[in-house]
Amino acid sequence: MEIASKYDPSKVEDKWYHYWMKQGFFHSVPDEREPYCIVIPPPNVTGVLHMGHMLNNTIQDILVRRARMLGKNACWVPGTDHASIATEAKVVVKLRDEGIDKANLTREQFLEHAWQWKAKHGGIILEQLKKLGASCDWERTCFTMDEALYGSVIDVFIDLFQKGLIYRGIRMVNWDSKALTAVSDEEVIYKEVSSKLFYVRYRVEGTENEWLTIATTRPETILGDTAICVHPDDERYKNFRGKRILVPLINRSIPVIFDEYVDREFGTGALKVTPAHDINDYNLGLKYQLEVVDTFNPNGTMSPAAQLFVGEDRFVVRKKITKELQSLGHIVRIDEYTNKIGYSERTDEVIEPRISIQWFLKMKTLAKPALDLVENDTIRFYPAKYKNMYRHWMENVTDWCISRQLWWGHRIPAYYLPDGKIIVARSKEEAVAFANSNLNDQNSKFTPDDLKQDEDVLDTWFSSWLWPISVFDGIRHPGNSDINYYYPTNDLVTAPEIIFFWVARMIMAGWEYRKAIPFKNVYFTGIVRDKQGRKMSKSLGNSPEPLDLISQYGADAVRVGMLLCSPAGNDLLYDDGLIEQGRNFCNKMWNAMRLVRGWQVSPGLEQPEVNKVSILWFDSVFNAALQNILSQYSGYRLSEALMAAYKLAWDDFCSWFLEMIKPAYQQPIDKDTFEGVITFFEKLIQVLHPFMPFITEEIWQILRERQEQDSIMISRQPFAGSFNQEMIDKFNFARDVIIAIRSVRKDKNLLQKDPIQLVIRKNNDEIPNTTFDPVMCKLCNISELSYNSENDDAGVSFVVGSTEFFIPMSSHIDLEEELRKLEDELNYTRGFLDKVNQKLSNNNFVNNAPVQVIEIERKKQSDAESRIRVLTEQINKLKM
RNA sequence: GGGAGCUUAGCUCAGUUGGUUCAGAGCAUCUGCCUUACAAGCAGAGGGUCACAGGUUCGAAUCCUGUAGCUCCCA
Repeated sequence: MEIASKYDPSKVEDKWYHYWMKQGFFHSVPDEREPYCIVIPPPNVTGVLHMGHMLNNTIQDILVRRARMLGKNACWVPGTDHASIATEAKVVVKLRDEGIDKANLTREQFLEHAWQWKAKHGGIILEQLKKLGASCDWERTCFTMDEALYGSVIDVFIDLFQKGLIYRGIRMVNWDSKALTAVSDEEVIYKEVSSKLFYVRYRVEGTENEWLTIATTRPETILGDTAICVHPDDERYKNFRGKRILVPLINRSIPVIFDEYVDREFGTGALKVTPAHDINDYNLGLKYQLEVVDTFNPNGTMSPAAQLFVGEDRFVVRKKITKELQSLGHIVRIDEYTNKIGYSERTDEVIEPRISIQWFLKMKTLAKPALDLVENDTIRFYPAKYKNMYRHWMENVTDWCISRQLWWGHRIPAYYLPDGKIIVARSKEEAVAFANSNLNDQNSKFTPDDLKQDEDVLDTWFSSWLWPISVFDGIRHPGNSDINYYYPTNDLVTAPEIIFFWVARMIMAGWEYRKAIPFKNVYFTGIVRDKQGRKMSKSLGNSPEPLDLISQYGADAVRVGMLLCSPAGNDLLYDDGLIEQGRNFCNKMWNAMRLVRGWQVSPGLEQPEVNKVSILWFDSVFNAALQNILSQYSGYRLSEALMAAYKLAWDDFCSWFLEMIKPAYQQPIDKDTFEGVITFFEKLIQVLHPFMPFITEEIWQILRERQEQDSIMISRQPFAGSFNQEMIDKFNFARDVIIAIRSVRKDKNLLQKDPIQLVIRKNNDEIPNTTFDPVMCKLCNISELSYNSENDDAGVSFVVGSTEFFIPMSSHIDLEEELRKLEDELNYTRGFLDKVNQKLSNNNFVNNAPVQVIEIERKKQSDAESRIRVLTEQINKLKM
């Protein structure tokens, strides 16, 4: 069978993915084995795969596949979250395109459309993950609004309410006037923008020409001003005590108040106070019992309370009001000014601080244990630096605003009696029953029509924070076998951006509802950026289409490429070159397989010495590398584990080992060597399998006859045996010699096919080591290797360590150049020896340094001395 | 404004408790090769004042102090 010299992933990937699915290899049920579990960070149901998902899910798949190959019962639970704001926005747009206005729909009608949308588009991202090779247990796919998960959220709300942790409060919230909902502090993104600072003068009440000038970036909020505040120690405003000021345009009379909150350096040192539209002003308002005039409607237009410009957008009004103020002589001056403004993460609308009634969850008591669990390393963060960030947030945590003014999501299970009293219950029926049970007058029983359910839904994170529990239905059925077996899960792989949104809250929920951590390790991935370091985003258009990359290079190549350059927690600067490197590596493995597969085994052939020693060496080098890879894994340094495997495969296995045992062209190979090579190759691709699942399966299936239900993905990872360091050291020396000989061949234009002689001139204090002589002979095409200290023929000599080598040669010799090279080396070695001697003659060093360190210096000294001896002899010989 | 982190080769990054010829890896670059597995390859080579300035030490990329620059988080 002819095998193509270029690996073609398109012929391989779908084939094996279907095979794995058909065999049910991804599915997990509890059994007596040790569990290994990851729950996927549920992607947004509206989402499509982007580069961040690729990285994140590649990492999860590596961890899961490896655990599976270590004999654990591996379970990776996939799913999506309902993403209230994003999904609702999508559905609204879709309806608008169809000529339907959300305002004309009932809640039920709207939700029907939303579910239809979800059914049609909601599973795209999970299908895309399959292309990447993700070995999720698809039979366990969850959605945050599935019955079990929905019920869990409601149960938890009720429970926390009954515990007194959930309350309703009037607060200044971050209002998204496009989505018409409050968003949490974490969903506000502050951006620096250039704006203007307006200096506006207000007339003092009862005067004709006495003014007080304030500075503001938001003149449109002037209509909501209910005080002017100055610093009590500010000399400039001393005589304003007790005076009242008139708000321009509307002539509302407001007091001058004195508070140390004011920054005297900013603007004029006088601050206009608008309690309805600024959190700090709101607090001042509370302190001085100021009137609250809310001049904005929920959609960001001016409300009747503003008196002027009613119904017009606040940013349009900013311009109009400025003009009007100007024409009436209120504008003193306008400065250019840079400030930070909050934008909604979801809609990119400018966030408006707004007074409203919302539901809150008290965080203090929940946060305390969650902080401790990370502080004392019960849960470990990789990289650990995120512990600092976590601590800082947890120690300054504020209550969580959990209500959202939307329809798509978990509707708050709170019911209002006609008198406004609140009953929290699983259903309206329960609420009615509860209301009636508390009645004194049994004749005035409530009917369901008397109760109105809260219109709001819960923040999406209020369902995600239960995810590791609710995917196993562990809230509603805390004793079920799945939750008992899989929880706590092992590893969580996520982005540092959602450490507070999600990670912290899952820890809180886990402790509250299971008295157990939700996961043992958290691996924070970096952000995928473009070459210029910009975050990849749709609006910038700087992100490649992940599925195109997969079809162009293959999933294995993409996985390897992305991982090679992404140490945990570090951002990854995406570059096609990385993916190419991955592809080239796949091709290298492919061709190694082609080479090995092409060999004919000759049963009667005796195993040559060179092969015997090569196999011994590779066995050692493999085990040493495997131990290194293990330790990289245990520190979650996955890219380093991959790099170690990459070098083992490419350098040690392909470049050295295969060349060492490779039979001459069209010659057969002996049976023992062949068996050894196949065994090594198998182990090697098993180590590589978690990183590149498809090609390793293909190669594994080709290397040997396999049974019908065999697969590399359910095979066992090789065991890291002991290794012989001496063997490795000896080879490293031989390798240096080989490299030196290749260098000489290149310098002297000696072709590989022309045999050479090699003479080893013994170094006095070193016993010659002949272990790898056969390897040297084979790889350097040495026809005769001899030990002769007295050789005086013409030729080229070189020194490795403190052993001198000599290649007899009649032509190609440039004496001058040889001398110069040797003298350069001699000078370097002398300088080196000087430094060592200096150290050793320093009494402080000899008395203080540990014995081993001194030993090492002595060894350096004697090595350098013998090397100098050898070099000097050579130079003298050449000069004769 | 408060907090955290970073600065090592052209790029992206390792470098554990201060001590091995410790200054490393991958990529990129340069040179020579289409040598019968692989040009998506092979063989070889060059490249760094470890941000800067002090200090501790027999010894500092590593510990301490300061300076500069960058990044992130929070307000």
